[in-house]
Amino acid sequence: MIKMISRPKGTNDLLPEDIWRWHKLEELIRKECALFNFHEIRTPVFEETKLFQRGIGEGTDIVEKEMYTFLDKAERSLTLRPEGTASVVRAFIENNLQEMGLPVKLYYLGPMFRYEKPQSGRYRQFHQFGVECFGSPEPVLDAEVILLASEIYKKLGIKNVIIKLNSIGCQACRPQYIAKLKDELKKSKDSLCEDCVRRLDVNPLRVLDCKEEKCKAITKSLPPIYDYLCPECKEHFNKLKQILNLFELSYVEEPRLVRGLDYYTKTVFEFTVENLGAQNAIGAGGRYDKLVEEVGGKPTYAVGFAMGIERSLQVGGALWQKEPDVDLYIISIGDQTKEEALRQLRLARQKGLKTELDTLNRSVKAQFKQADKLKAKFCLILGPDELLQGQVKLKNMQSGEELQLPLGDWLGGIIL
RNA sequence: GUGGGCAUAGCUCAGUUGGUUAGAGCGCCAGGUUGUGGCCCUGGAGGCCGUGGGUUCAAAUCCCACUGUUCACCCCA
Repeated sequence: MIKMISRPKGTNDLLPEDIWRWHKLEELIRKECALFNFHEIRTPVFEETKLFQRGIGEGTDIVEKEMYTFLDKAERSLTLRPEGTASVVRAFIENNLQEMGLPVKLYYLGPMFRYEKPQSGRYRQFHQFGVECFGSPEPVLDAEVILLASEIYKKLGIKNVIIKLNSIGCQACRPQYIAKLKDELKKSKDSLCEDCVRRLDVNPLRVLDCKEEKCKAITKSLPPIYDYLCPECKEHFNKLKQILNLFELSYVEEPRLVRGLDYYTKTVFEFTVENLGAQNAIGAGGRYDKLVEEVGGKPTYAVGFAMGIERSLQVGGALWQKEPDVDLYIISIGDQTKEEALRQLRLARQKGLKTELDTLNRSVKAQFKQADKLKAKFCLILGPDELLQGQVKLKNMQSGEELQLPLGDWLGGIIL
């Protein structure tokens, strides 16, 4: 016996018993995107490593320790995409998509890869749905992204989604806040947790959302970033809130919400649920007005969002009902009915009925059992005696009712 | 990367102070009904007890390592 090879750590096989949930979710996403006039884009699952280094930021955890990077045969450094935005931005620039006419509204759906230690709701290959809008500085576009996401969560049946909202300013105002933050935090450096001391240098904003009580106590007294926003950022944030109110979306302002990726400017937001353990964010996004430039394009306003498929399915998919596998199961009794069974099988499928029959030469009883297991709504029964008279039986599996009908005219008995 | 839990049939899990042939429920297959599902009854298949070492007369059981998995931290969707 050859040694069994199992799937790589942190990956999953999506089996038939679950995949229908994915199909349902994907269908729902595509419909909603069409309603909002977003267009699908598919980019490669791997890119030049530089793209992510530049796009996501050298200092981020993703780039520093979570990328699947490899050399191809020509010694090019390539990386399996750890997120979608950088690739879409690259494609936007490379294909001159601004020629579609601004704003350009795109969405993507597919696997992402991060070398992390797996845990609940976190895998090395996971899936994201995301949208990216290019070309408008207006908060109405931020609002549209948030609205699209909320609509999808609602239609997935996910209850109690909390929208957390913040603005982290722009290049004009954020540095001043960070400077202030550093100053204040340094004063009480000794009381901060180990991680926060490190954050002080790497990304001071993150100290704000530390879960340690002692750090919370310190940051509690610090001024919120809102006080430091420039007039433009302030106005943007206030307008966005007005529009969300108009859409009747309830959100929670989170002055401490910051995001891990370097590219965000102004708006940041996060969708969370409670019953998901530590990985409670099912989606997140924000505005990134500088990223297109940083990746090598013309200055272009942009705002986007990404949703974790696995996590969303974990919360939303549990209550969904599966569609039955087949409408009709054809049961044949005795060898002399097998040929006719095949003819009827073909006919039924041509008429659009999901149809199955026994291919293991099993007993009549076993055939019925199989029909039952597949939740067939009807069974077409071909018995030698009836067949001689040109008749078949049609059994309604739910009521148990059985009709005898002419061989050429049983389809009329099917009511789905 | 750091720390804890777990690993026995396809699935969920029992397995006594270490003691002969390792069990149950569910699922799967067949029969009870020479042509009728769900309920019930009977039978059957299916295990190198995660892998490798060690302790012992004897290991699923004790010890170590590795791998996998799971939960949390870091971080993130």
